[in-house]
Amino acid sequence: MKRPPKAPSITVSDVAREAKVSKATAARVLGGYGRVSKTVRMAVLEAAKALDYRPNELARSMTTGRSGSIGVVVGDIENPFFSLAVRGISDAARLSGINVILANSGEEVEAEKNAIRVLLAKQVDGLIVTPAQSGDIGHLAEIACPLALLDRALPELDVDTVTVDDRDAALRATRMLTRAGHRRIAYVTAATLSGDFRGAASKINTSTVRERILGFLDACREVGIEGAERNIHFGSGRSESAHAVIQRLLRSEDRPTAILASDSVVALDLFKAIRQCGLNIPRDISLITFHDADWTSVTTPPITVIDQPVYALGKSVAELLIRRLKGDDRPPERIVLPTTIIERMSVGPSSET
Amino acid sequence: MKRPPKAPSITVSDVAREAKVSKATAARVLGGYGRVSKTVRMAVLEAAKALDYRPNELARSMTTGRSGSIGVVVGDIENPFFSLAVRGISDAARLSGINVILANSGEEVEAEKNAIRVLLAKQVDGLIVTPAQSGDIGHLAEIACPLALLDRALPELDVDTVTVDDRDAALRATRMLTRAGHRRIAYVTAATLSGDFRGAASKINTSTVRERILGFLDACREVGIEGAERNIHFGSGRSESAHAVIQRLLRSEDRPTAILASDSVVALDLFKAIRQCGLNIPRDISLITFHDADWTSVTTPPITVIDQPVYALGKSVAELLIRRLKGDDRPPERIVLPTTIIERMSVGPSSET
DNA sequence: CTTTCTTGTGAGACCGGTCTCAACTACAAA
DNA sequence: TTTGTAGTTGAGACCGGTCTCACAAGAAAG
Repeated sequence: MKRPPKAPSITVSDVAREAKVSKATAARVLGGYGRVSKTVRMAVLEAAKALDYRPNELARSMTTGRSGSIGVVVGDIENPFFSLAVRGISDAARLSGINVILANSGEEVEAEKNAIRVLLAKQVDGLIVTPAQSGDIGHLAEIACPLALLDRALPELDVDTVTVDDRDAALRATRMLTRAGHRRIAYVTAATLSGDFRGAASKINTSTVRERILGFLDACREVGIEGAERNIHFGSGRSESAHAVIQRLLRSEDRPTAILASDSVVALDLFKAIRQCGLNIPRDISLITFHDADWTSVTTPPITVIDQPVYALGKSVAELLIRRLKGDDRPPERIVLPTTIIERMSVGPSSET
Repeated sequence: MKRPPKAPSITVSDVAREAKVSKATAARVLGGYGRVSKTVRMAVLEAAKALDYRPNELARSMTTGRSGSIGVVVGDIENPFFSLAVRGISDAARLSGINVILANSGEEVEAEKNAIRVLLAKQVDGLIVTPAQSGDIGHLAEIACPLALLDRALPELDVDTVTVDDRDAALRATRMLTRAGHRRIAYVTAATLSGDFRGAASKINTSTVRERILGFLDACREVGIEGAERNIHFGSGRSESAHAVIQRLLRSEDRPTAILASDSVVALDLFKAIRQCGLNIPRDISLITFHDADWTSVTTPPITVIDQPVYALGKSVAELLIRRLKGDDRPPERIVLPTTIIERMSVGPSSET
């Protein structure tokens, strides 16, 4: 099949000629706008069918200004958290006849900027973004079309946002650990930090990360744990260095007796590493993770998780964004969805000597 | 509908005016084609920067005919198999500066048809599809743009296709089970059948499903198992009925002593169901599944899997398709990637009385 | 029997790019 | 001086739709 020999697609003009009406009239029927008499409508429809006319959505978008699609930029589609959220988004979008252009940022700001530029050039009507980093949000602030944030809020950015009660979730989960007697508790996240941490949680702009850390620290403080800040470990994403970080953590002198993981991918890495080190959950170490990934219920022991309404998260942002596309002028909403903790078997009493 | 706060975007004409050159010249610089003198180029570029010009990709596609994006239709993004394959596709696409519009078919032909229609209307340059069903392929055959098939071949459709050695993989996996002494072996797949099965494997058009069944039957035949066809169970996808099917299978009088699962989602369902029934893997029942999903290595016991090169699968189709977009005229290729079996602990001797 | 309104239709501009073609400028070769 | 030729530039058509506007014909109103 030679692509070069242009596939001369059928246009409104062709249909118009076939139906012996003007281009304008044919367009009215085909585009479903304006008024047309029944007889003419039938004629045009028939001609269209005979010619196998297919509208060119691009040309349509060209004049109307709206493309009928929204762009979604997530960190990593492979992460079950995101694929589920994306399904929520697509389902909501499909209901409104809108389609979704997906882009991966790999959690890198540069890739994110680029993805946004491309999507904008493609004239998406709106954008749903899971900001990779917090410091660098200029590119988000200057976006001209409706924007909605998924899972991660940005205080400086007053746009529709759907997140979960991260602080509270982290608080409750950590409490569950302190109540079991744990004092050396680590929080392990894939997020990376632009600058230095030094316990200045307020400096972290990405809400999800900040709120969870605050919740974690709250719980630690409640029971008088000193310097809990030092037990927060960043950068445990998909990389070799991350693996090393985890190994070091587990083999260290004062290895934690309990770990709270920021997502199921990190948790799986931890789970494997813990085994590799010959440690036992929950005897030697307790584990709780964010996101009720499917594997967490089939391990031995099954993992206690913070269950986030991920599908709803996606569905909600999409609905918010679409409502705005339809002309809703309400001030931006910030929806915070509740989480529940599913207790399984991965939390035990502290093994501390 | 108020779109009013019109965002009067900057066009080539605006830039041209600002730079005091003709629209054509400005377009040449901005579009990167034709010849322009250094001085004029600089002037235009400067004007563009000053005005913050952003090209309208839609308008560009309009005239060039190519949109710079490809459409991908998969069964279910949530299935880790697909999300990984999609990442392979996006990575390959990004390298060529092409972007990906993703659509979910939910494994339903109607949704698939619809998705294809929409993508085509959006003028995608090419299409990658994982055909949901086998019988109904008219809509695929009449696609005018380059098409490539992922994971599932269609014999009647002579287009670029990348699959794995399904028959061989199923054969080897089943053999592993027969060698362990199993005779009552079930093959459980999420695929649904249009008509009746009755053992006429040749009637199944979807290559993946057919080849696997053939391999399965081959292995059964080798050791003289009669009527193995009756142990093939379709329709175990995401649904309540699927759950029922599995339960019935496990509780039946002559429940199988070994199961081969067609994908990790089915396998996870099976794993849970097996536990629920109080059965033990591998003592009471052995399990092998296609796809080395991440959870399969952390269960107790870890699951023996057929490891498919999923990422490569996605990357390869994308490369094939992109090559064709660039004008390659070679006859369609059918690439078959090899699989390996990762032996873990889920296969034991037959528990048959 | 006009006057006004309604309805259906066609002509043609327009969206924001690309691209063809002709014209103009130098400068070199004849 | 004339003719080529290559390099630059501008004018305007074009892609395939939408949409504004003018106009004709019949219906309703005066």
